[in-house]
Amino acid sequence: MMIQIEPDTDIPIYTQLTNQIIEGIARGHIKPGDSLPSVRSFAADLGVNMHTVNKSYHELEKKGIIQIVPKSGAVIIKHEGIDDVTYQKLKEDVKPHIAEAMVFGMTEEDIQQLVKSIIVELKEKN
Amino acid sequence: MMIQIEPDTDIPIYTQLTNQIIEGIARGHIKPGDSLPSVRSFAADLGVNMHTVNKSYHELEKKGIIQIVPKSGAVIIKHEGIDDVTYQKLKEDVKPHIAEAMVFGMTEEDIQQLVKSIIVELKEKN
DNA sequence: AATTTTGTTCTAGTCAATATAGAACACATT
DNA sequence: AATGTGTTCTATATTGACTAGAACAAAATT
Repeated sequence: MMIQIEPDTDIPIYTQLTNQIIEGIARGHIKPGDSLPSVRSFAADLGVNMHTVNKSYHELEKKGIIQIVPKSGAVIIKHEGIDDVTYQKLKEDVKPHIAEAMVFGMTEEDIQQLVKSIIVELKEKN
Repeated sequence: MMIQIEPDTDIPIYTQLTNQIIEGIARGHIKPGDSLPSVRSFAADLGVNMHTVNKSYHELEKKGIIQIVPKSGAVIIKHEGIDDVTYQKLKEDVKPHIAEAMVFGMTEEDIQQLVKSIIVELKEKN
């Protein structure tokens, strides 16, 4: 797990961590069934507070991406398909960015290619 | 301009306002050259503070979407194409959501169609 | 069996962000 | 002249973010 935390961003540390763990799963670096490091060891590695990592784990659990087993660890959940609630939330999150792209004159094809480039980037093996 | 502010969300009011103005432009309800209401009158309409609207306007100006002319008003800028900096920032903003979609088992086609449905929704005339 | 590690929970503190409020200013518009 | 405009300033209350230390019970390890 190569995690890069940038302390001087307006993005909270726990959000950065959450996003990079999600990316790690999407990239295939972490697979369903795998366990995340303990909050203490991970916090020590990253040079952040234990509670910050804990908050990230609970955010991932709330999203339904990991399952926290008390006194044991955080395990990546395997997903067959996306449920409707998650889908709608995802849609609401993406919508503002699509709208902004359209304001800047991007066409449907432009936006679709932007999305494709992101997917390709995430599918790359590194 | 039909603006719906939800005070009991974790999304800041000024962000809600910013996003809905952007959506309004994407939908064609507001066009380049049009002026936004004054911060005072808009604040009164929405039932929020003047400074909150002011913050939203400055966020839109920072994004390069409007131009604030002191003592005059806020005018929607016309965009021919998107510049590289904005494009990259947009890409970084969208990436986490795409990654999350992939974690939930959505395929490239699934994601492409999600994007298409958002675009269609924004292009609808209402 | 004893020790270590685990996630959890609690209090505590600092700093920044959010939102509201009121006032005053200089400049345009009416 | 009066009004409306964006700007700027101080002020306050609330919440979020982050760090810190301590303690607990249960699991894993030795």
